[in-house]
Amino acid sequence: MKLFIVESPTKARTIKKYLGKGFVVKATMGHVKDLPEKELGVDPETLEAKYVYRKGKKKLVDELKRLAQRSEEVYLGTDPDREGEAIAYFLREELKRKNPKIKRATFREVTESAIKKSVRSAGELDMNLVKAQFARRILDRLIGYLLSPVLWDAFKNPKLSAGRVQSPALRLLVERERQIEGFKKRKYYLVKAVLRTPSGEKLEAYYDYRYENPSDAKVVAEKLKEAFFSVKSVKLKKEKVAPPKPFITSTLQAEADAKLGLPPEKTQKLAQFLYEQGFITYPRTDSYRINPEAAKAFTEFIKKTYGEEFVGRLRRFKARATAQEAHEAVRPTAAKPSVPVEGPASKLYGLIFNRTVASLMKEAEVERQEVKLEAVSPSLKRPLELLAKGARMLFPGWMLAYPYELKQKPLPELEEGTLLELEEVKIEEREVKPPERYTEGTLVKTLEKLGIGRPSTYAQIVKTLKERGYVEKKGKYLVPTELAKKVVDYLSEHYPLLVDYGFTAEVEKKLDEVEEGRRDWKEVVREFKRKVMGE
DNA sequence: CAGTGAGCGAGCTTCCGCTTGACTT
Repeated sequence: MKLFIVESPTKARTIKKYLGKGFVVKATMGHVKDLPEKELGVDPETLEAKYVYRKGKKKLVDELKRLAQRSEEVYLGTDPDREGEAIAYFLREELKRKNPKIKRATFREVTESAIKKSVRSAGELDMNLVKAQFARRILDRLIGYLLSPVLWDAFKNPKLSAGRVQSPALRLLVERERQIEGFKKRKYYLVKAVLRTPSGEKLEAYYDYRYENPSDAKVVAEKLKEAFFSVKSVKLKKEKVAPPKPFITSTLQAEADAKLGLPPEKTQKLAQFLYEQGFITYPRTDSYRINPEAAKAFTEFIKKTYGEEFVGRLRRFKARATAQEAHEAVRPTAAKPSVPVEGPASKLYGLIFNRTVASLMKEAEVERQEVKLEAVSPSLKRPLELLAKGARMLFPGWMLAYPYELKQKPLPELEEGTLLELEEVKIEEREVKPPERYTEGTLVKTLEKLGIGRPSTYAQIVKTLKERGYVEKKGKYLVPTELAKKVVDYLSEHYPLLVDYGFTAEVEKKLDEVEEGRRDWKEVVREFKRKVMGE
């Protein structure tokens, strides 16, 4: 008997099917050891750390020890990323006395061929990855556990917290709120002419200037009322609109929030359910990759449903520098458009299905239309130029599968020199809008762009900010409290690097060097600790 | 003697990232 260990019980079930009788497949359900919760657990000078069993994991590790002892070989098939390598490391340390024949097996897709290959090519642990995880973990602990008490003292409030992820996230919310508070309402006025073409179609054109004063707009409007209008130029431009990328965790959460009104936490719960039922791939991912065999099945679906001319290609995308790419994109496991499930889970599945299909379809083709009109009148020294913009769908491509609204309507067909009949001159009052508050979805997307947080934690970040009394949700919008503003001001003044939006990216860069064996992990931790704490 | 206040000490609070099910509200 051989023992194969993974993180997710769902993966364990699938892999058991692929590997068959000779294997026992077990799941760790994440990390088994971690720094202790109730104490710092790290010597701030030597960086020696104390790792303890996580809640409930002692029993599990004992079980694994028992199984390891009875096994010919042990395969550590945890995720092929920094955290997964660390989990494998702690497992090896626990199990090696029971069975020294321990190998590291890695795969990026849960397919039979990938799993079998991982067994054949299993090898050594990558200690550089493990060291990078130590650095990440310990730096986060030092920052969080040294700075939070500073806030307790400064604010006489023992529930506050600070951290590498939550503090810049909070700063985003506070800065946006202040932009909104400081926003001065400004109105402006547009002069528009409603015209009729010789064939009787309506056309709206506007004078391209924002008047701050309605009386100025009125002067122009009066002149237009007695003007003659003709088409000066017609510019048509063909434009290709690329299909969207398939979903990763951050974009799924953002899109489900915007389109289905599901906050990230709810989306993750539903996605986890769909994953456990075998309907979708792993829901916590930062990779856009799609297994080529699976892509083929979706392509067949596109051919059958929309026709050959709608078939696009499997595109590859460069992931962000911070991405670990341990899994595929979030996609259906089969090219079936629905699933025997009701309610929001089925809606979410539909969104994932359509997005996956769309990502493999042909570009849409849109015609951008720009018509310039000339208004001539005795009261005008020079002719006035009016503008009309429109868009026309030439070929919908992927937009058939994943609805997308063109913001502009098509213009009537026009030729240079055509005379137009004036129907009405309007003055439209418009307002310059203040920036919009973040929703949970847009915050997640922003954090992901900055490389802050990971797929497994995006949904948790807002929850933490709420628990600390930093954020309240009003409708779908996130509103920082007065306390949050004070805390951000305090941190900005005393610990500017902590709330620097580029800080995590800087850390990641150095962690990459640790992963490549070019830098000592303790050096990295000490350097950042010094820089953050301001020593 | 009961009530009050100062002083002291113990215990609690806190990070990010990986994964579910067992537990309580």
